[in-house]
Amino acid sequence: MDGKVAISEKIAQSAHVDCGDCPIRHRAVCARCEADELELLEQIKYYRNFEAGQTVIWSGDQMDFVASVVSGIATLTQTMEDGRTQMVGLLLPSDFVGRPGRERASYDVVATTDMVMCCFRRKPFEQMMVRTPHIAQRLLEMTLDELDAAREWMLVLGRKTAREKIASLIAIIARRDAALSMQGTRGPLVLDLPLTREAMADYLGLTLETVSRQVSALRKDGVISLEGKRRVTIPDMGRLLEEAGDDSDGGMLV
Amino acid sequence: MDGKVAISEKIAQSAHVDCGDCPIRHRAVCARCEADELELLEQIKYYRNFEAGQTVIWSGDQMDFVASVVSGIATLTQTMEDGRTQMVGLLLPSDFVGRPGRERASYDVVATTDMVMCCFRRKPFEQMMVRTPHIAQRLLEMTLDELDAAREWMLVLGRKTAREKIASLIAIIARRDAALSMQGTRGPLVLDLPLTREAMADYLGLTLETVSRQVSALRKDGVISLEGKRRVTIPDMGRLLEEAGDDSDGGMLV
DNA sequence: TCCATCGCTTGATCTGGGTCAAGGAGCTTA
DNA sequence: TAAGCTCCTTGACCCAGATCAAGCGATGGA
Repeated sequence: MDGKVAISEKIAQSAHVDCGDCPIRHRAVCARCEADELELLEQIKYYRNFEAGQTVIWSGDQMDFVASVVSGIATLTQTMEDGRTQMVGLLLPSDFVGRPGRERASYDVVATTDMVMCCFRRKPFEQMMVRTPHIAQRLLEMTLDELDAAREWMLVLGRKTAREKIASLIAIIARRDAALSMQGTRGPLVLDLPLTREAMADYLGLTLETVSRQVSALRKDGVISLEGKRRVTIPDMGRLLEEAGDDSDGGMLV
Repeated sequence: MDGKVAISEKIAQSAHVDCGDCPIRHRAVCARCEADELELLEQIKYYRNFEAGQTVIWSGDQMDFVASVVSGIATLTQTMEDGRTQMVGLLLPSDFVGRPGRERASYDVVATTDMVMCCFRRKPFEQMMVRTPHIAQRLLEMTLDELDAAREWMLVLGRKTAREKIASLIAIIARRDAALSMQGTRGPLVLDLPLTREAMADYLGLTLETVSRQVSALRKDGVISLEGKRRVTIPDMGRLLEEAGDDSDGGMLV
């Protein structure tokens, strides 16, 4: 335990951390790398910290690095000229930012919590990708997963009601939390919403007022209960998934 | 010209066609392959034909092949228990269907026109991918492009009005047609909508009535003109993009 | 030649969620 | 202790798009 604290402190200070000790070692783009490949990555990596609220990259900006999220959460958003915005991705620890071969960022990336990123200058990273197929393999796998997630969201955005949208979002966050924290899949789940009502609205294609109303409605109906504004308890996951309009098979927390 | 006709006839008959003569040779998943790699693919490929309206794969079905669209158009859709459906992808010639490493299909795939697909049994294809990085490289590139397209659609679905959605869809089809047919980027564009009103509605998260109304409205306002129900003329692409709510930079037909 | 079907259009009406507005709870700063 | 944030809630009203309904034109089979 002491070791872990020391490492997260080191990371927070942007001190050099050995890849072998990295918390996202087995899920990030480097997951498949062998010891020798890791060593090469080790040489070109560097850490960067961002504070909650800080913009990591503006859409259209020169993008001369790619990165993995080590800790914290960021959002990927698109904005229209008149200010309407739509979130198109939620970046969690181990997620990858940037696209090999692309000069400029296509989306705004904003830190919603304090964050640490493990960065690589783009050119050296691209060169490495050609030589080490393990990186490209893993990146393909991650990109396919993201594409599936994006398609799931297209259904949510295009066809679900406001109530179903909120239930879907809570269910997805619950599923992810359960996958990480490994609390038993039986019994009530407790989780913290990592997003403001406005960010939830941007994710779901709603207004923040509607988000607030539907969260209240789900609470009144006993589907969830709230402790403060962010901590959610789910007494019955099956009920929540029903409200989300998901197939009943979704009970298993992948 | 004679040669070309012969080839498309051969393909339509599911006769064997040399990869070197394939119409999607330079855009499909095999685009980066060298002659020797092509030869290996040649040995495991087989063609399949589908008629307009035919379902290629049902969501949840065993998926023991992957494939490239050679000609024709298919849709990728998700359906909720109560029948609400959302299109999550439009498959055009050279697009790839299926996911290496995945047993079962995640979406319904339906042919909207007569189609020919170039198929590979999944296992041999996966084995080839490990050995020939050119295939994995190209698939990564294609998947990243699809992810970008999906994110673009999330903005359309979440934040655009019905009128903007219709304009966006027409603009995208126009852009793709222009990229293929290489008609001059100046002057009026003419294109055929490859989708019924209902399919457009499923793509855009609307009802078919709203699609019909908004198409009529754009016609009345002179943004487009119609010849029959499917053939669209765009007198001024800039105007259309304005109606789509896109940034003005979109004038260039990528 | 007629009927049925499919894809589409248009009208009338209804409603879910947007918009506008007021205020509350929990902070930081002074 | 107050003043000023940010984030959130709730109410009143409105409108874009859904729903329900009728009908048209083209195609195709009997």
